[in-house]
Amino acid sequence: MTKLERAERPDMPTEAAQAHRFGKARSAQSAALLEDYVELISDLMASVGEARPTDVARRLGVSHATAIKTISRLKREGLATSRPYRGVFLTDDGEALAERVRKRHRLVVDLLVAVGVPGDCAEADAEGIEHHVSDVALAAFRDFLARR
Amino acid sequence: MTKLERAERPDMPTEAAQAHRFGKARSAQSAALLEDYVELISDLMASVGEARPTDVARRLGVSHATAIKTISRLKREGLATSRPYRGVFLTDDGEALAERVRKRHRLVVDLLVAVGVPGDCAEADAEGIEHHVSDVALAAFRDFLARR
DNA sequence: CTGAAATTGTAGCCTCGTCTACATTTTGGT
DNA sequence: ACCAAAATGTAGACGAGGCTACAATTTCAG
Repeated sequence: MTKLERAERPDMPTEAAQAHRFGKARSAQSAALLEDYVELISDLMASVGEARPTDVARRLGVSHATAIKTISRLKREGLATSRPYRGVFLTDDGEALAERVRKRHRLVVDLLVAVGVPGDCAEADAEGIEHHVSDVALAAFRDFLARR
Repeated sequence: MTKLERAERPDMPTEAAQAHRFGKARSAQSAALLEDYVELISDLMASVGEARPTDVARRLGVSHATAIKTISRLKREGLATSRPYRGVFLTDDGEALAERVRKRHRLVVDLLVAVGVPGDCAEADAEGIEHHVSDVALAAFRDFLARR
């Protein structure tokens, strides 16, 4: 059973293809956290004029220590800046990412609603789904929504 | 700015609601890995008659050491069994989970295709998306597909 | 039946994301 | 102006998930 496996079930993807997919899903996941932070910070800036670590933490449902640590990572990756005891600010890169993420989120929610998912459920599911929707799929979503 | 924040932007969810959503997305993520393993093991059993750690590792694109460690977790959680140098087997619980996951995967792919996402892209994106689709959304997908 | 190759298992290390506990700084009410 | 409360920051722990390197077992070709 060394080389003939696939013959028995041609509907199973090749090893390489499957490994690649799982790999992509894994890296999407690692980007997901940063995307969530950036989007939230951007929203807070727009709605209350500032983004404080404590607010971010509360919104995300984590301890403030966790939020501060992740914000450090944001800074390390050039998405945000902050000085001790002052709020957090997004860099241009961070703001651009936030905008992309926000648009994608909207689109995902709209699509879910369009296929019949109740609004609040769509909103909740989108939170997890959005990080795994490729640009190609997003374009398809856009077309689909336009066609209705 | 202690209590009036929401007044300025009523379209932002409440702190509690948002925290809850993020929390759900986080736990979905922690379940995702086990789901992937269980589904893959089940597929391998069906297609080649056995699931060996090395095959699992190659399919997932991780080292065999990583696969073995995660398989231990599967055992710890009552989803699989294995004895040294023998393959991995799913418990009834594991098999049931695999079945649910497989069905959900199909449904997600079908829906993506139905809204116009190209087949291979749908397959790839589904790998990440499926873990975040709630039962309510799944039911909506089913209805939507039936209505065509 | 025997030894090399493949598979399986173990050990140790790293990073990330989370927490609690404690220290420091700012803010605000009196 | 001061002190308590709130916010912020730091330290240390833990589990998950990943890796490489090495050890042990099984398989198989000759």
